[in-house]
Amino acid sequence: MHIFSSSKTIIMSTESIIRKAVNQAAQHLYAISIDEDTLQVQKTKKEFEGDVTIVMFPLAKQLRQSPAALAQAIGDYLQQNDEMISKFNVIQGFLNLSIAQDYWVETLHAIDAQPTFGLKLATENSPLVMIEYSSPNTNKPLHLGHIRNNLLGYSLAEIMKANGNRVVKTNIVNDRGIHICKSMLAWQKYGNGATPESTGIKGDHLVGDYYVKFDQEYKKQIQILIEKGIPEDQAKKEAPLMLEAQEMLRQWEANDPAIRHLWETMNQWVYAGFDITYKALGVNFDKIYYESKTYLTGKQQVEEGVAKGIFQKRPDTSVWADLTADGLDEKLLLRADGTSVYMTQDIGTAKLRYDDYPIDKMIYVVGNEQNYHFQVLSILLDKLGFKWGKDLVHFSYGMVELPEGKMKSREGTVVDADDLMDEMITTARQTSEELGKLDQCTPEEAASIVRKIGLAALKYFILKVDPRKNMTFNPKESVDFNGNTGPFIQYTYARILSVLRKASEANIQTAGSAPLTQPLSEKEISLIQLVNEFPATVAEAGNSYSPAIIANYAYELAKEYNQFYHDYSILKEENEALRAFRLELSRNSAKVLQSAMHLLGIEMPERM
RNA sequence: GGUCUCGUAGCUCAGCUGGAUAGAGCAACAGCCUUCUAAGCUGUGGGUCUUGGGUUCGAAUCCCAACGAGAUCACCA
Repeated sequence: MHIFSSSKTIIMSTESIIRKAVNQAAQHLYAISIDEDTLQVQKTKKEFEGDVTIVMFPLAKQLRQSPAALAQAIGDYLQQNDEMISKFNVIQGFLNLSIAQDYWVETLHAIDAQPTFGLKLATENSPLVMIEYSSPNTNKPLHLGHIRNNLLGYSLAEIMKANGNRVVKTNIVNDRGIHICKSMLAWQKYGNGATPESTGIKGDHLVGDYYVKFDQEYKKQIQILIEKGIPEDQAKKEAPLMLEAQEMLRQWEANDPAIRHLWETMNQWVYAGFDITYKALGVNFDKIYYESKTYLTGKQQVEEGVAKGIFQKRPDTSVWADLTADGLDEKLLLRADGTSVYMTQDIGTAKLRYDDYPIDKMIYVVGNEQNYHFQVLSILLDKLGFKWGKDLVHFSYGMVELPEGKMKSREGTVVDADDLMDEMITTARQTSEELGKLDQCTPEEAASIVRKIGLAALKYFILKVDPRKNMTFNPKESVDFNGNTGPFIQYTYARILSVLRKASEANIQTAGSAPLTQPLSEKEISLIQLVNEFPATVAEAGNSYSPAIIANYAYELAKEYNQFYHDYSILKEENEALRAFRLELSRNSAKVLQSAMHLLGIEMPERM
């Protein structure tokens, strides 16, 4: 139909087209124009006939007419004057409009013509968004909490890209401090020269083992001191291991060659381990910063702040920021001995990043236990003159809890990232074998499929919940491949590809076929509608920083497709035009499913 | 105690810029494979949306209060 065939109209969302039409009707009938807020356009609920619903109550108020009468009048007008509206019905104050089938078919053609449908590509002039995520400590391996962080950060980066931003993914590695010295000291004392090579243990796990060892031995020493009658607080400070660790930190700061060498060696082990974990998870970074290289810059920034009168130096030479005017407390920035704190380092990192990139927006993916920290950081960066400081985004996500409660590394209730991924993949393999899905595959194909499925189950499980909320992860029950899960969506995709493969093998044409002569089913129309909602969904996910919106959309789409697939045959349809239409619909459903899952960092297998 | 989150089915979660009879999945039960992949589809049961007020034509959604859960208020990172 010509009225929607111009590319401009097609790109316009259905909602805005309807808005325009209703506004025109109102102008014609009542000589008024309706503002955005008054005109409520929404998807018609499943149990009513129609595609789009206009809520008449607000309008009725403004025009002092009954909602039903208004709806009837506007409905009549649209049906007569707008080719797009084929039917309407009025129920109470709701005007339900049915949109002509041709509009949906044209919409599908337009979608089909866009390989990157729903994704806004960035240009050289697009805003530059930097996303910091992961941010590990180099004294222990990554765990379930890090997995949520990494998945959210990576997905968020993809979503920002899809909304037309240039994105730099960055990682700030916390590679210095007393906690690192603890691992180093324990390794020195109890390690007997063990290396990842000599033990066959992954580097980050090896170092983590010595961090645990430190804690065990330290506790023993405290116990001994307490038995000697020393109060617990004092015992914690005076235990020989703690004193040695502190001495080691001093030597590190004084650039002691032997300590520095040990530090570098052990950090390299950890990085090699992290690399494996990151690769397995499918996340990566464009630029990595190390706190050992940023904290000195932070000190400089703070000193400059003192010189400018932004910060205050106290008689004991410690430096403070007075935030009482902002409704917060005073915040320490440098200790009296001149050493830096967490905040100092973040300021230094910010400075280095600003030097490296012309950042327009900075997003920190960090857990919600640090809300206060980022509130303060935002104010401090603003005071120091960083233009994005005031508007920095703290993407604050909730904790991952186990059914027994919080994870505690000291109590051994931490779910290790590597172990968890392995388990998911193993389970995926078992399930696939039980279902006989791998019978036709080479071992390499099987390994690839099983890896994609296992990771999808994990990633989707974590990403489908609202990032802000705390979530519960049950290691046993969360490994599910049915229902609202990643593998369900993958399966739908693999199914579609299978149909498309068969179509192509049979040389079935999907292009240039005759126009449809019969009415489409509700299922087919609603599937087009859902596919058509993808761009709006991507935009919404970008605005609200929420991968969960994408995940839930993908699930809805997969479910809708499966219903269609179940009710209608595609390849066996004898009407050529209808068959071509269904293939086109299938192809675009697959395309959008793939794009959506890509935004979540989930790979799709071509068969499973 | 101050500040900030959160409270929806037995469990895990959607819905929240106010709209029609509050939705999924899991678990339970009952159906559907000689037909394009049954990791699928269909159906049944399951709810005082924590409680009490307020705003309104209309509240799970907005406001206030109470109760409950969590986070934070470090010269730890």
